Amino acid sequence: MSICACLASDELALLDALAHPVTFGAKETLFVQGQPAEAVYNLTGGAVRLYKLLPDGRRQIVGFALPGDFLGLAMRDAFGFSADAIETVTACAFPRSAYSALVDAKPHLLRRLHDYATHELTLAQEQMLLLGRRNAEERLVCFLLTMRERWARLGRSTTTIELPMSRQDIADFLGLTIETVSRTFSKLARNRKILIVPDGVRLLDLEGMTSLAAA
Amino acid sequence: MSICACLASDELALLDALAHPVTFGAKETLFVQGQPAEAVYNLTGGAVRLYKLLPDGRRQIVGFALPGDFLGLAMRDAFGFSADAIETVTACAFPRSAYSALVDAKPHLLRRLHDYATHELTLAQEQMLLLGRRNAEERLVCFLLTMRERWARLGRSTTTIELPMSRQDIADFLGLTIETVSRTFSKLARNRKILIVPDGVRLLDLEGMTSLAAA
DNA sequence: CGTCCGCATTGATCAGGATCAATTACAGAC
DNA sequence: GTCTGTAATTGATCCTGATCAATGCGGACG
Repeated sequence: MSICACLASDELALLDALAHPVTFGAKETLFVQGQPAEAVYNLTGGAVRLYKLLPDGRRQIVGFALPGDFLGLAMRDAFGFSADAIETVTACAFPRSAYSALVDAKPHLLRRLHDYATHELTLAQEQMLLLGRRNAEERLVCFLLTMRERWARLGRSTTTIELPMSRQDIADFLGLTIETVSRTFSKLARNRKILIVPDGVRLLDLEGMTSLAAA
Repeated sequence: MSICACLASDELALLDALAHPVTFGAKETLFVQGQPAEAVYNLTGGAVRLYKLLPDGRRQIVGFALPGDFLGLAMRDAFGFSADAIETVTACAFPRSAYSALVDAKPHLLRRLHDYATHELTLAQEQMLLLGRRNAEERLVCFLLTMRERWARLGRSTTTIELPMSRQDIADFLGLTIETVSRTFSKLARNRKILIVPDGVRLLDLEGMTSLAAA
């Protein structure tokens, strides 16, 4: 789903001219909800959490961005959510105005972007199903299988799943508490579905996990 | 946010040539999840529920479509969710192929569509926050205020909110059970926040509702 | 090497919403 | 008018996941 994959080389050069590489350290903020969006980003390395906050501090993570992901769709003038780096992050930043002009000038880039947006929308609807109707175990299993899928696309291992985010992040993504997430991890490990390893899990029973997720 | 509002009259004529009006009776199916999408729809009358099902029958409604809404974004080849008419529905149907060709030919229509898609994505993320982190009362109040907003855009009353969908539909949208929805309605009515009327509610304390939703 | 600190795990108890069950309201059929 | 079926409300009880609390673990640093 990389945005740039559809461009001819001359257009890529154009894009290159607009882009400037940026780096963020762990826990650094890329942007905050409501802030006018001066730039959009294409992530090249590291992981980012995207989240919304309630006034009383409750947090819902609406997604994790991995290398290749595009940040800045869901905003017209201001960002609809906050984003910060989970680990050291590298990205290409595009000034909003130049980006906007380029999109207007290159319909097939826009088409690509639109396909990306509808893909994101489909994921969001899948997440609504998860948050509204699945129990804790199903949520965690779905999450692990989704991460597996995403890492696989990036050419990473399909058996050992990297989890750069904290338990709290996972909880805030799945609409649970950190304790429930931890207990559910332990339960999956006890049932020989997964093996918990530093910064990730190893999937021991993909079969069983898949049927848990489907149910 | 109507898709067609950006078109010049000659383009509208083109669109008209593609469109054919369709009607669905209450509970009739517009399309089902996974079915290849032969047509996209622009709703002109009535309300539609959009939902995903789990194999065991659990249902999550991912949105309600009202007049002016566009159906068929979140699919490349197949629909990502099912849709059926809540009440008698009228719509313009566009064959998928013709629609696709027109979009390719008219970049500013595509631009419009993309803006619509990002708007939908923003709503979906707001709904994730609701499903993941809000309690039953907050969910219902948010829902009522959102419906108020949407009806207002369509020029309807801002004090008496029409609710064409059933309690079960509301429950499946808010990730609750019908009993909890019913109890929460009763509680809001008891506290003089709303008055329950046939096919809707009257908002008695917009102030109070707004602060409940913000919390 | 020990202390500290943030994160994760585990246990005990609680509560919000689910589930089970009964009743009510109401629209349509006749 | 009564009958019937569906949707909604209300009550009683249960259970999943939240909350409160304690402990464990590992890396950074003096």
